[in-house]
Amino acid sequence: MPQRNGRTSRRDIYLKLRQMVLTLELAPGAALSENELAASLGVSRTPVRESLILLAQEGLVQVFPKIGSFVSRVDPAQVADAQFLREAVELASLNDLPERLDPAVVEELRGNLNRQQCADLDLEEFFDLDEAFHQGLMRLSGHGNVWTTVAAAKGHLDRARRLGLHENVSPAAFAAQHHEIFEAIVGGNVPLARTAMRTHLRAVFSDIERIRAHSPELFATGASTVPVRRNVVVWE
Amino acid sequence: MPQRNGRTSRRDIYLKLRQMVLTLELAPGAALSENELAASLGVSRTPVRESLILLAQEGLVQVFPKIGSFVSRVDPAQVADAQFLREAVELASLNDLPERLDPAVVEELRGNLNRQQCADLDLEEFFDLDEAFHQGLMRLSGHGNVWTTVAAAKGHLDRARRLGLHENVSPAAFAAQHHEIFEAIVGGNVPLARTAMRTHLRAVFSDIERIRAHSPELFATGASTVPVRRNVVVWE
DNA sequence: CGACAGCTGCTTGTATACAAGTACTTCGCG
DNA sequence: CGCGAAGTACTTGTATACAAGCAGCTGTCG
Repeated sequence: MPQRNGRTSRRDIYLKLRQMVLTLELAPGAALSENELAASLGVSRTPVRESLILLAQEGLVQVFPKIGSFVSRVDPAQVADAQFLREAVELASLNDLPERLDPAVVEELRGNLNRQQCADLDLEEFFDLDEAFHQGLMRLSGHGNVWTTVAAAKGHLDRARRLGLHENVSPAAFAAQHHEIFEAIVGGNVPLARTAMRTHLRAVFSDIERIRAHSPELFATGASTVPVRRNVVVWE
Repeated sequence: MPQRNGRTSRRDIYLKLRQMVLTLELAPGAALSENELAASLGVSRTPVRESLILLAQEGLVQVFPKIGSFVSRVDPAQVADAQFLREAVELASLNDLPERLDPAVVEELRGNLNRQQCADLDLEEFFDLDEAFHQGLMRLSGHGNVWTTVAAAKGHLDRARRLGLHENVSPAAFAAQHHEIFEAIVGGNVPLARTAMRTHLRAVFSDIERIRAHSPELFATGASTVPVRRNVVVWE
């Protein structure tokens, strides 16, 4: 429900920064600076600062007063929380599927699945399709708006997934699982859809420990991670 | 995970305003003004404004640029969304109960239930106990932090519940249901716990339509609710 | 050489000034 | 009297100035 927004630069900046964090373009642990961002974006500190506050509430950014702002390291605990949340919600939504599915959404999902099978698929495109697919499933059961909450809470999970897929895995396997879930749903076989969904979501989740072993610096440690201010490099 | 905050006035104001909205001390539809709030709180617009932005992201406040800020009317759709979310999460957490429950949490919950049975119980106290009880159940299954996400998303549901209990219902019935759920869990009877939990959550949810018929002005209508700027009363 | 004080340059938090837009009021005109 | 347009008083969005604090460097002194 976009509150009749004339575009404000805050919203633009918030979305841009959020995208950059989720796509790892801004690496976990990277130092942010309200002044730097403001200068590079050509605006004042105010909208940048307000965007960072929003990202901090989502857990994607950590702000330490008088010290600095940093992209959150991927927190395995938060990844597990998001995994639990999305599994609970997506499985429960399968129980609320109506007798007759909305044909428009079904058609949209079919088109989505077709595009997923394209061979030459950018990784970002695949993530967008994946996101749209799962949200579409929620809409089938009338809970499309709940996906917003889930999406907001799964930032750490998404970043972990990207770390995983950046390694070597092909999206093809996931696309096949999507297809299996979809066919079970349109076939009215809810129990099969449930098991397929659970398998799919847990497959996504299973790689994280391997990734963590490979790139530990991107993950939060148990100790209170005290950030280090980067050395200043003066260039002139 | 409080990021080692020296108390900032923003956090204080955010928590205060949030509490006032959730307890209906600030009624749904009420007009807020950054300037008024700043003056009455003895600070500048900045921390007030940043608090309102956070509340707007939670859906508790709506900000219309160049027009005004308003406490969100209770949106039945968002109430239903929150109901679905919490039911999915709380039922799923019952499946993850460990063999041996954490004795400390069990003891805490027992004390909580005892206090719920006190006859002279302020309504706000009951809500606090209710909140702590449900969060405690989530902690039993190791998903205590997920409750944070659920709590953030159920602002509209909470306000609807308060509207309901402000009418005439006694908390005693809910306390009894809490007890039933708890006993089923410590008894290891997960299926019974599930049905008790489901019954409980839906009982909470069932009164909303009655309340809406009684106080429609507190609820959002389907149409895009265009807020009306209140008349200015100058007094001097 | 080592340690400590102060300086420097950055950080975020808060206050304030200005810009742009809306809606109501009111005044002037037909 | 009816009605429109300028005026006014408020709103939020953005830019800027100042306050307070942390970290590291550096110079000085023991």
